Order: sequence, then C-alpha cells, then structure tokens
Amino acid sequence: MAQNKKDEFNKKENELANFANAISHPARVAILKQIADRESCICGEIVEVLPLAQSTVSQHLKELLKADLIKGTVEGTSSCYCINYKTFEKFEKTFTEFFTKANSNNPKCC
Amino acid sequence: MAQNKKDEFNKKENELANFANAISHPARVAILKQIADRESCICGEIVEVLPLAQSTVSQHLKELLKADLIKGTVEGTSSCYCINYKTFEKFEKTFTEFFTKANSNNPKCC
DNA sequence: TTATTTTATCGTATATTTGCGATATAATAT
DNA sequence: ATATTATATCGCAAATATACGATAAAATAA
Repeated sequence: MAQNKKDEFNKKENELANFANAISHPARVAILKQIADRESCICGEIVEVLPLAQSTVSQHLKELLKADLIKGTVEGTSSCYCINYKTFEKFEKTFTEFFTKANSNNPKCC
Repeated sequence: MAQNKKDEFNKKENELANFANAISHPARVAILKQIADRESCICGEIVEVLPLAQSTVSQHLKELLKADLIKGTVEGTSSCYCINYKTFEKFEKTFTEFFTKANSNNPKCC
C-alpha cells in the first residue's frame, strides 16, 4: 500500500484486527486445531501433518506466538506448543461486546 | 507466494480463515462498528468518519460483502449497508466448537 | 569430538493486499 | 438535456504475506 494507515485506527480496532489476522490463513487454523486436539504439540508433529515445508510451518508458528494465541517451550532439541486459551477468551468477549449491540433489534434496511 | 496452498486445507479451515480475514484489517473493524452502532449506514457516512479515500472504503466494503458480513441495498444514488448477523452467529458457533475442546482441561505443558 | 536431529532464521521469488487518483455509472436535480 | 451527487471500478505503485531451500544454532547421540 502507498502508506500504511493502520495507526490511524484506535487500539481496540487494531487489537481485534490483529487477532483475526492470526487466524486468517487456513494453515494457521489447522495448526491451532492440531495443538488443541492433542492438547499440546511438538513442532515436528505439525510439520508431518501439514502440506507445507518445515520453514513455512515455523513461520506460521511465529505469527501465532506474536499474536499470543499459543505458548511455546523448548524441550531438548524440540519445541512444544500449547493453545493460550486466555487470549481466546479475551477476544471472544471483545468480539461479542463489539458487534452484538444491535443484534436483537430489527434491521432498518437490507 | 511461490504457489498458493490454501486449497490443500479443508473447507472448515478455509471458511474460518476467510471469516477472520474479513475482520483482519482495522479499517474493516471500524466500518463494521460504524454500521453496527448506527444499525445501518450509507457509504458516505462511513467515508466521512474513516481516514481513508472513498475508493479505498468502497474496496473494504466489497470485501465485507464478499465474506457475507454485511448486506447492501441501493437507495437512489447512495447505498445502505447493514450487518449480516446470521454470519456472525454462524462463526461464533464454529469458532467455539473449533477451539474449546481442551479448554477446561489442564495444560500438559507451556 | 563428530554426527545427527530438531527447530529457527535468512534470503529470495512470487502473490496478494492496501491505498489512491482518475474515471465510469447511475440516479436525481436543475 | 445537462449538471450534480454518490458510489463502484480501473489502473497503478508500494507494502505485506506466503512459500521454499539453504543454512545456522543448539541439544543429544555415537
């Protein structure tokens, strides 16, 4: 983009967008699901299951970490990842409070 | 990307990712909020409030329409947009069923 | 020590997104 | 009929995201 205008929006708008952005690729959804289903996952297990190269999976994991959707710990030569449910709870709340205001009312148009 | 691998993932993963993708920019969060707060919005009202050019806002609206997050109707020379709450409800459900499986359990690591 | 294993990072190619001005389109007003 | 108004679309430039192979780093095994 010519210039990035993201900082012209407020904090809440950006937080919600960043959270959504972390989930906005099917690979990351699949990774989250793997970790959730197994309750924890070492990186290699995810790489085995996904149709992506190891370096690509590592990149996606990094983004999920950055968005605080997962936590990671090193275990010997491998790394273990878990879902950070606190973040999910936080955004489920934000999400609801953000968009349900007029929900029960009848629409004025459309 | 070298090649797009999105179709290597399943339908649910892609649906959730597409939904999240629609909300993954603060401008689109702000647009949704405007529409939700006013219960309906003509395009011009949104353009007035956002720090973006009319053509850019129009593009964001198009993406929100494509993802079925809003509905639009033409009213004379202007267009009116409303939140499509059915879509939000649908994904709130998907979202929960997708990620709360191990929520109540204690984490194995991290 | 050296080899192996596992994961992260770097560099790079390509695709997509974002943003804008200019222009098209379509309804209304003069 | 012409001008005005509101929105959508086009074309382009710049920024980001996605993907991979190659390589680095760090722990363990031989």
